[in-house]
Amino acid sequence: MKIATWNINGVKARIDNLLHWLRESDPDIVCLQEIKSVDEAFPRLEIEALGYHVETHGQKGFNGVAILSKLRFDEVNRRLPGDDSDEQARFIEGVFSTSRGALRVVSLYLPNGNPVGTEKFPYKIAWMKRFEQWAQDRLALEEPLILGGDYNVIPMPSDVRYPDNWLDDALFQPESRASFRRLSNMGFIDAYREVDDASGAYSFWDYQAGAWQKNNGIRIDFLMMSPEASDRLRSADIEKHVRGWEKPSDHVPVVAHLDLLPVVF
DNA sequence: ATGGTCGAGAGTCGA
Repeated sequence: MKIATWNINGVKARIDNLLHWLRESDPDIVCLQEIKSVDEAFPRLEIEALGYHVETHGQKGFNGVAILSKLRFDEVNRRLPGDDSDEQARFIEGVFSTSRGALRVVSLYLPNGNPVGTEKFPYKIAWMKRFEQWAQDRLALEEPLILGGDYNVIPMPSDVRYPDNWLDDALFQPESRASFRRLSNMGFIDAYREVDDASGAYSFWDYQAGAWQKNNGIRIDFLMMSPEASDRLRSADIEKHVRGWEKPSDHVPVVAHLDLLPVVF
């Protein structure tokens, strides 16, 4: 089974790109972030025509997440628990049936948090704390669980080309990094780092100032796997070539192969 | 030093 996460930066602007990538890469399950669309406007018909089920959690203008899956959804949950006043669409969970039982997959879009010193940064840190609590609870189920998303965190200096440029950025603050580290320490494995030392591997290059051409990148998109999922991890890749396509997203897909077979009804 | 590029969607806001 192949699973992917990709911040597509606007599903309507990226639909041709997305369809081309789905045909080329042929993932079974895809976590999308920054769909920037309400659910009713999501271009589901074209995606369904390629054999995917589609579940979305969108909002007007920005944010928004989705899961595409060749497997039928047994269950879908929207919104990260822990704050009913949080209206931002950043979290969707799907449950699927596989040869090894249930597989849970989350598509998450963690708050950016910039600029530090505004209310945006404490919102990011509070969201991360909620996410840690939720992840800890889910871990107790001892099921294969994959948390795919744009974490908006640079975990280590080896995940950024020019660390000194990010010292004042929310993505590289000690508090952001510490929360990500706690997620790792509770048992979630970064699939890409598990199969590659990941040093100098990036998943995002800014549109501005020729960042792509200069390989001025950061690695902030992750497939984090519970022990029961990482036990089945066969390979992981960053599909970097997609950044060189016409009209690209500023992020590229991160993918992994698991020794799990879908149960098709 | 400043702004540099995008997407969404109708004026800026978010990244």
